[in-house]
Amino acid sequence: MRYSNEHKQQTRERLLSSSGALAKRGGFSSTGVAGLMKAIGLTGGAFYNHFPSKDDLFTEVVRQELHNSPLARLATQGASRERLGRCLQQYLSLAHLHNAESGCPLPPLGVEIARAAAPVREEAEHWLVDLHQAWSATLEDDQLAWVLISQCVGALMVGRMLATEHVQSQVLDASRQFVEKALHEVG
Amino acid sequence: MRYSNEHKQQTRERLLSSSGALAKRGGFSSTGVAGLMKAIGLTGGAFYNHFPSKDDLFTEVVRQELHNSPLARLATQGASRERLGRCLQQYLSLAHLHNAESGCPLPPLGVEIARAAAPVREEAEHWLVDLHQAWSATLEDDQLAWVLISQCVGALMVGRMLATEHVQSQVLDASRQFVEKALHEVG
DNA sequence: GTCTATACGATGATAGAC
DNA sequence: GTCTATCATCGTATAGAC
Repeated sequence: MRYSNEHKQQTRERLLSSSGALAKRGGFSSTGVAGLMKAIGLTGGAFYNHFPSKDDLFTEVVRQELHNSPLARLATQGASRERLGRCLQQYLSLAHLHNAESGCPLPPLGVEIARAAAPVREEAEHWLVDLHQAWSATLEDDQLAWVLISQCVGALMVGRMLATEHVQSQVLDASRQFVEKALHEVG
Repeated sequence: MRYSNEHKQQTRERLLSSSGALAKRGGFSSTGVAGLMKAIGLTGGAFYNHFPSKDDLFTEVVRQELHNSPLARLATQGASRERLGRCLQQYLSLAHLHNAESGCPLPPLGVEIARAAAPVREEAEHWLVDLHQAWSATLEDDQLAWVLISQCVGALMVGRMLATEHVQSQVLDASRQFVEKALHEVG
């Protein structure tokens, strides 16, 4: 074979990573297969050597984005309350708001996940339940864990809909202070 | 003229309302002009008698959806804390989660608003700032108002990404109880 | 494995008949 | 104002050369 299996695997990984970033920035359905391939220096025709369809790519993109999410890393390690707090302060930052392509997949891909077929939503649910379980253990509060997850996703969504950085900062500041207060109150 | 100006205005309003629902259900960019027109019993060619482009329709859809939002009605009338509470309990219901086409435009259209041109985001910002101001007045707490807005949008987004109603209920219940508690604590 | 070429449908938008 | 017909472009996906 002119190309090693290792090369194919690397191409697949580059495609997944690049497509995740492009999807988070401009939307998955809005980005054509040709554009996704061009972003890693290939042409559209080569795509189908790696995925049977664009929908399959979306499934894998969601899987990989969730797996690589900074929030998920908090879940696997039993994180301390302080570690969780530092992570959420970063999450609720202007830097994160302005860089969707390298940030959490939930706000930019959430709607497309919501409208996707059952397997994608099952993947998302499993990941969210794991995350919730980990945060619940840290916070010793089942409900607060869901509230914080919703708060983070919502604040980023609302912030990104706004036109001026001034108001974006208001939203993020309010969320950040609320999260910090909530983390110190319980337990 | 074979058609009255009143008829044209009615057609425009039907198109706006119908397109809003379709966009909230399946996404605006995913729904073609032909589909939007067919939903009100017309063909695609007639669209451009009402809007110069599909992008212009999106701008007007966002405007109308925000204007007609139940949340907005709370803003205009200086609402009591009890009224705000009842509204948010409805907002955070399974009925709302399962009926995006008749619900709040922020969760289903938020990402497309975030990626839209400045005029659309300015419209959204203006509306959100008004909403925030009204809730701040009711709650006597600027930051809590942003926290509650983010909480509602985030909980619905997260809930809609989930696969099973069981977990969806968990998320909504947690948010609902948090909101109720927050409304009674302050002031 | 990647390329070019291509099939085929859907898209946003326009032109002209009614 | 709405229709049908049409254009140009883009979408996903496939076929065959290299």
